[in-house]
Amino acid sequence: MSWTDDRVELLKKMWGEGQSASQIAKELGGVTRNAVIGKVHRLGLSNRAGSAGAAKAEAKPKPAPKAKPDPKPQLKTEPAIKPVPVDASPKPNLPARKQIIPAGQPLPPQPSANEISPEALAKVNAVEKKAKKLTLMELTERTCKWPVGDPATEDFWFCGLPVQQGKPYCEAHVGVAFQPMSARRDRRR
DNA sequence: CCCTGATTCGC
DNA sequence: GCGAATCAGG
Repeated sequence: MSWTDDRVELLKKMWGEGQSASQIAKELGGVTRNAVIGKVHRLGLSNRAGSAGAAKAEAKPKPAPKAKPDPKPQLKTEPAIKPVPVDASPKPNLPARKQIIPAGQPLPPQPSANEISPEALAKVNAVEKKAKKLTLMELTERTCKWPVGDPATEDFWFCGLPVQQGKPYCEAHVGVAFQPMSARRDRRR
């Protein structure tokens, strides 16, 4: 695949919209996110500030042209100035947070803790509405493994949302799974 | 571990 | 010019 005119344009458009390089690569097809990033740089729109008229040539911290492939030549000269983030760009990815629907129904028996912040609970209940409702076999290493419902019932599934890095659960469920171990009014030790 | 962009450098 | 490999950070 080559960078045809229209492909470049799509790239520009999506990059301007704040899409990630990998998303753009997926959309374009036939290229990797590295290719996209490389192109972005070559086009000179690495900084997503392209819109406003802005600041022009930035002094690139490119101190020494090194021709030697040293094992670890990645020296970093401290940039004297940092570009002012004129960030007025829209963030399309923000979760449209609407009203939190308070729990109206009896919660299924949650593992362990019974003293969970109402915040977290509400969050979980909200999340469960958009859960992917996976079955046991559909779970993967990076799907939330939080069980919902009664295993003895038909109404049982796993959350299935993207997990929080590392953890076995999505963000919301991590919130209730791991209690900060505060709220313990009695901290004797 | 998953992701992000940034940079380098052989092609 | 291109982009994989690598780097650096979240």
